[in-house]
Amino acid sequence: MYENEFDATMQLIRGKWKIRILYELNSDPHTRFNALQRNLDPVTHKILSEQIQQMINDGLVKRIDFHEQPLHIEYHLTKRGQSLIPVVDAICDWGLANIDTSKLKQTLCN
Amino acid sequence: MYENEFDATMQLIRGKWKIRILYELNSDPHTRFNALQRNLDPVTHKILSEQIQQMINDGLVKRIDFHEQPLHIEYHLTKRGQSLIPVVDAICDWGLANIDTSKLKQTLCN
DNA sequence: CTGTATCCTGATAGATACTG
DNA sequence: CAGTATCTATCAGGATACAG
Repeated sequence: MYENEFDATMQLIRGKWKIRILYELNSDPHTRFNALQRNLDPVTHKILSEQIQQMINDGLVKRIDFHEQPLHIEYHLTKRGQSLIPVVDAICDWGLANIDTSKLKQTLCN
Repeated sequence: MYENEFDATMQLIRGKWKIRILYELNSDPHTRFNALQRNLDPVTHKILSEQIQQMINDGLVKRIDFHEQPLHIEYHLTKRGQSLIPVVDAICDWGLANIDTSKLKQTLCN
């Protein structure tokens, strides 16, 4: 049960790394855990794991196990996850258009 | 200094009530503190005050003092605040389109 | 009507180490 | 390579009371 449509959406993307996870998984539909952690840089193993798990529970991300040794697991967006990309883009675009680029350590999208 | 454009935008709207404040101030450009608190319902006086203050510091909201007794203060969006409305709408639209409406206590936008 | 100070709690994130 | 457990730090949010 959600208070309203704002909170319902925000609960899914409020996590510190979730927007970026959506962006990464959208850019590369065959992302593995290590690659994701490398791209998100200062995120810790445990936190990334938690955020992914929540996104799986929320139906935004799917986990694919290739049953190989060494372990080979990929993550990709579900339809529902993909549907959030316009929101991700809106957030990205606003940042690029309205934040002084000299105040940005990195520019990631577009 | 921001990590990147995602974080830069999210820092401004991550607060629990900020999206709704943006929405309310956009709907009514002459909003007073009490009215805002009433519309956001379970928000406490102190928290609303904090969130508004942050939004003023971030250049999203402007405070207008009418120098009347009893106090008469109105808040409205700055240009910068208005520019965030497309982001607010994207979040609102996604929620309406993707959350089972029976799980929403209220529907606020559109 | 509007704003601030104190105190408290839970959620969130991070450091680190251990497992298959 | 992927995932979990423990412990700790920090912060955001909220209850309450007081002030101009």
